[in-house]
Amino acid sequence: MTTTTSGFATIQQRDLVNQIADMLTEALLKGDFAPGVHLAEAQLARDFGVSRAPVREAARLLESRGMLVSQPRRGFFVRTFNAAELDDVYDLRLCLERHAVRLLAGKLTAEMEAALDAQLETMRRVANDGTALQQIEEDVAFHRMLCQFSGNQRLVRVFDELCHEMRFCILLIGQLYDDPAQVAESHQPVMDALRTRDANACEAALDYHIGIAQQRVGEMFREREGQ
Amino acid sequence: MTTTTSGFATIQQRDLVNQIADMLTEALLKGDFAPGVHLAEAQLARDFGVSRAPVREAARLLESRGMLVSQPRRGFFVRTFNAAELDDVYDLRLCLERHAVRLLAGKLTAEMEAALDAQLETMRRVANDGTALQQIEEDVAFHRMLCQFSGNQRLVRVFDELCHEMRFCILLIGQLYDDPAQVAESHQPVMDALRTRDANACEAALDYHIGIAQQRVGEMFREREGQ
DNA sequence: AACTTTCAAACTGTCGACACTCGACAGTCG
DNA sequence: CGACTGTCGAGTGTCGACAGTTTGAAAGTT
Repeated sequence: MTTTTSGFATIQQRDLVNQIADMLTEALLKGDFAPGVHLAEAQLARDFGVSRAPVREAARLLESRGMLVSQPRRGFFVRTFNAAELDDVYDLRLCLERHAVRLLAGKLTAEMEAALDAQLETMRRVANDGTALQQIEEDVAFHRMLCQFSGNQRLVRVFDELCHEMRFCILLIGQLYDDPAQVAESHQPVMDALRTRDANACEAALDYHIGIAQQRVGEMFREREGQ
Repeated sequence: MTTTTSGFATIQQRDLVNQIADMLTEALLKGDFAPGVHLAEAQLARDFGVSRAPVREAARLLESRGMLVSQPRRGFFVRTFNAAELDDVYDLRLCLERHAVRLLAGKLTAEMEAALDAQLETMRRVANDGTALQQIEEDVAFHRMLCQFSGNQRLVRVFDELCHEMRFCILLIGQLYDDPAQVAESHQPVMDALRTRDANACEAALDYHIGIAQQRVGEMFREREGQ
């Protein structure tokens, strides 16, 4: 790595791979690469000013996150989604979060409640003065908390993997939240259900909440696919 | 293995990475490496007679499967399990398979039924004249079919990831099936429930089946941990 | 004897190079 | 005119090497 004379950049002597992975992720989410397009290692290496080794590792990382796919001897390609795959992702997400809220309903503490309330507040705030990306991130953060508080760390890991795909897919579509405030508010019923500690009520509220989201994203995707 | 129109098996220039990954996996499952032990890239490369690059990639692959963990600048280590993590894995597995059988209950075809029955038969056969490893593989194959037939491909992928960990963990413990025939038979109630097409009955049968397995593996693990 | 310092071996992260493979394109033969 | 073959460029798979870091033990100090 060419050390820039401005002492700032040297902090990240740490890990080129993660930096590259982050940059690639950002580029993918920004839509710089069309779905299905081939990513040449040497070209990316030149662009980033590094050798192919770290680029290759970063690409494998994104592959494991489902944002790239690879073919032997042909290299990496930007992941393409079809409507069926998107449905699968949402279906699985529902499966996970249902399980999470059922577990959580039986063990919700005051601290967890406060943290979730605070997150809702944050969502309301960025609904007004945040970017679309921020809104999505805070939305995801709320759902991630549900998983986290369920106590099953393995479940959180799968949720994170799924989120990478959802984010990718959502931003691929373009605008999602035409009324961010309404989206933020739609989480309140889930929170209310949690407070009752009734697992069935929680699951029902979540079903409704995620069902709506899936329907909207699905519609937009199918529209886009039809073109 | 795929076949071409001419009937020949496609010679896939099996790249080194997969071969190494397979060998490493086998070694790990055989218990050649103690949990927590450090795997030096150069040493493995010498053992396999290759350079470090493919070893590194294979190790990253196993890391994504949860069999190794890596620390920056320190390399790869054999994954260690504790009882809590094992519980998480089984809990998540239950979550996935419940969802799968619920979906499957509504769409079970004659072909699927036949395939599942055949798999049960295979399990009974290897219960008599198979190795412990075969018994585990056929057991896993039955549960994998449930996921496959649910129609959610993404769910299958997560199930596969979990299986790598379960297999690893189970073989880490040592003997699991002291009565293989009984284990094979314990799948029958799930199959019977499926035939009724009643989602609740399916879920209940599965809960019972997996609950028993989790309890047994958990007990053995805790015993071993206590040492 | 316990504790710190020094130092060398081992190891990882990264690099540039080379061989082999794949796909495209043009040329050849029926 | 169409199908097959040979060639060429682009790109991946793999390798050996170097630099900086970590580790563990020897050496030195109180």
